Formats: sequence, structure tokens, C-alpha cells
Amino acid sequence: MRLSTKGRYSVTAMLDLAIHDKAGPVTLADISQCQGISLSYLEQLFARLRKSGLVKGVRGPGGGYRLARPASEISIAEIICSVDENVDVTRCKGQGNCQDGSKCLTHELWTNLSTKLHEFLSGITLAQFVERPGIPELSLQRDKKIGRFILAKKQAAAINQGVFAVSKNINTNERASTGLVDKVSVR
Amino acid sequence: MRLSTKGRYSVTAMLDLAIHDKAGPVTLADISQCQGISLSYLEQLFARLRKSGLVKGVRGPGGGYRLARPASEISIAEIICSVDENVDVTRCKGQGNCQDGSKCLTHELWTNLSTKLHEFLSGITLAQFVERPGIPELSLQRDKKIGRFILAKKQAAAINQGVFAVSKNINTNERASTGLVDKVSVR
DNA sequence: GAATTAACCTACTATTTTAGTCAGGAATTC
DNA sequence: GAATTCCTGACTAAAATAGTAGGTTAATTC
Repeated sequence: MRLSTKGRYSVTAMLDLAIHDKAGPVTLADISQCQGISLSYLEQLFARLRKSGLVKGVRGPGGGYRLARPASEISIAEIICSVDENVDVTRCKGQGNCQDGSKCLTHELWTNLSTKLHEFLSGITLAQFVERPGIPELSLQRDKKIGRFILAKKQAAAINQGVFAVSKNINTNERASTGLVDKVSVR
Repeated sequence: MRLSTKGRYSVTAMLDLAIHDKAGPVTLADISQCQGISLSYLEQLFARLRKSGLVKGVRGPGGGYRLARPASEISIAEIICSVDENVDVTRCKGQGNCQDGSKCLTHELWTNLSTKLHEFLSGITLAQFVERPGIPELSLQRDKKIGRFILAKKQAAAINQGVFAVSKNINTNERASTGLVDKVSVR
């Protein structure tokens, strides 16, 4: 099991949008440069995110992408679903073809497990990550270094105005990442 | 994001082992026939499961595979980890190469998310699925139909002896599976 | 002890997915 | 009208997945 880079890129990019949301649209060129992802590839991903109604594109100079909804209403699950299209279901597609006529156990197992997984990922929102203490400041610091000056300026103003209020931070789970963890979800 | 068939096959096969565990070893040929998976492919998966210490092979006639530990001590996460090898981590491997010297946000985000996902999958054991009411009986019924007679016989005896006690059943979540759910985890 | 069963092992192959490139067009701002 | 940025579709190389094939070894049964 793994999270494709497609999914990872998307979540990361959306996080970037969420962090800079109050400061205005973020261009894909910025994200591309900052995260070392091909611009064209990002465009493909954002085409899907836009079709899913997660982001809004703003054309022309000063344009870019913004979140279509508040970060608190966008879950990790939604992001991943919009870029990963895996529509085909279990081996026995609904009617159960496990050699006999009866519905096979497998189907129920997977719908159950997938439902639980989806519920889990639905419970994590972009906002929960943005709201963690230090994140906006760290992001600003980084932006300045790589030359996202205009954005950094707008963002700094936003921070000063207290837009990035630090609220209930999520369970950080700082313990060292084991090999197992990496295998499960980070590709 | 998706669960590879590699992972899905493995979990399903392990579930089969768990259901028939008290009745003796299960052959890969049986699983192959029942689930329509290539025998050779199953062998490759079980080689990994064995190396991970999740199953024990029993050679010769009447042999097959058994769980190396009680089903209650084998989590879905362990199974998936043993067959999926994705060792490479996030883009910035530890030191953070997001154009500047500082550790990028992304890394923390993913270790955090992956830890949570792993914890989630670690919390689900094979036993939880086997113990759901009706599963052993349904499995027996199916086994009979496709000709797993010897196994079915042993299993029926086991059921009669009350080996498959129905204990606390897990949250079944019967609601219809949405497209979203399939996209998230079932490939 | 020969035949059978079934685990165990290694190498190869086709298909699909991923990740990326390229080449352009359309809206917006200056 | 020139620059900027989104937006679109078609193509491509590399990697992972899923499956094949052909064999060896250990235990059991006859």
C-alpha cells in the first residue's frame, strides 16, 4: 500500500495554498520551483483538483490558484480521491464470482476496510496542518529564501494581523518514523 | 491512493488462513482456486509473508500454510507492509532539499500522516474480521460448493465444537460504498 | 522406496501506472 | 499588445504490478 506521489504532490500543493490562502493566489510556477515538481505535471494535477471543486483558478498576472473552500472544510481524503482515479472495485464486482453464486467474503471485507480508511482520511483537514504552531512562520522564512518575495510580503502582513491564529493543534506524533511506517503510506 | 492487489490478495489470503486455522493448514492451490489468483503469484506473496514471520509453511501432503501467530495478533498493517516494499521516503530524504537548507514542511507532514495511517491499520486485526457473525459459516458453505471437502469437514467439526466463538463484533459500517470510498483504498 | 503432494525458489515477460515532456490556446492585467 | 498565468491534449520513458514458467526440496502415503 502506498500513497502515490500524485496524491502526495497534491496534498503538499494544497497545503501550500492553504498556508498562503489569506495572502492571495499561488502560482503553479511557485509551487513547481519550491517543491521541485514539473510545472506541466502540476497543471495536470490541478486540472483534476479544479474539476473536483477543491481549487479555483485565477488567470492573468497576479493570478494563480486559491482554495475553493475554507481549509477547514477540505479533507486529505478529498484531495487524494480527486487525483487518483481507481474506479474498478474488488475482483468480484458486486455480484460475487468466487466460483460459486454467493457473495464472496472478500467484497464485504474490502468495502468495510475502505470505508474505515476513508472515514479516517476524511477526518484530517488541511486546516489541521496549517494551524500547527510555527508552520506559517517557517513557510514565510522559506519563501523569502527562494524568492517568493511578493507572496512573502503579503503573507507577513497576514501573520502580523493574526490571521494565522494558532488554535487546537493536532496530535503531532513526534516519535521516529520506522521502516514500517514508510512502507505503509509514503512511497 | 490505493491498496495494491498485492496487498489485497495477501490480506484476503491471510483471512482465509485465519478462518480455517483451527482446521489445519491451507494449501495455496486452494486459495488460488477459490480466489482466482495465480498459484505462482501467491507463492511469491507467501514467500514474503513467511519471511516476515506471519505464516508458517508445512510441506508434504496435508500440508499448506498456517498463521505463525494468533489471528488476534496479526494486523492488517503488518500484512500489507510485508508484501509491499516501498522503502524510499519523501522527496527530501531526511535533510530537506527544498531549494534551501531548512527542513521542509512536507517531510513532517508525511511522517505525521503516515504514522497515523499505520496506527490505524495496526489497530485492525485478522481476528476482528473472522469473529464477525456468520463469517465461518459462510466460508464453510462456500468451501463445500467449490470442493474443499476435506477442509470443509475439518472446519465443520471445529465450528460444532464452538471454536469460532462470536465475540465482540467490530463496527460493520453497512452503508453503501460510494465512489469515493473505492477510490481511496480499493483499487 | 517410489509416487505424490505441496512448499519453496529463481528468472523471465506483458501490462499498466507513474511521472514527466511538449506544444499550444485562452483569459486577464498592465 | 505584451506579459502572465491558467488550461488542454497528445505523446513518452521508466518503473511497478501482475502474472508465467520451470524447476528443487521436504514430507507423506502407498
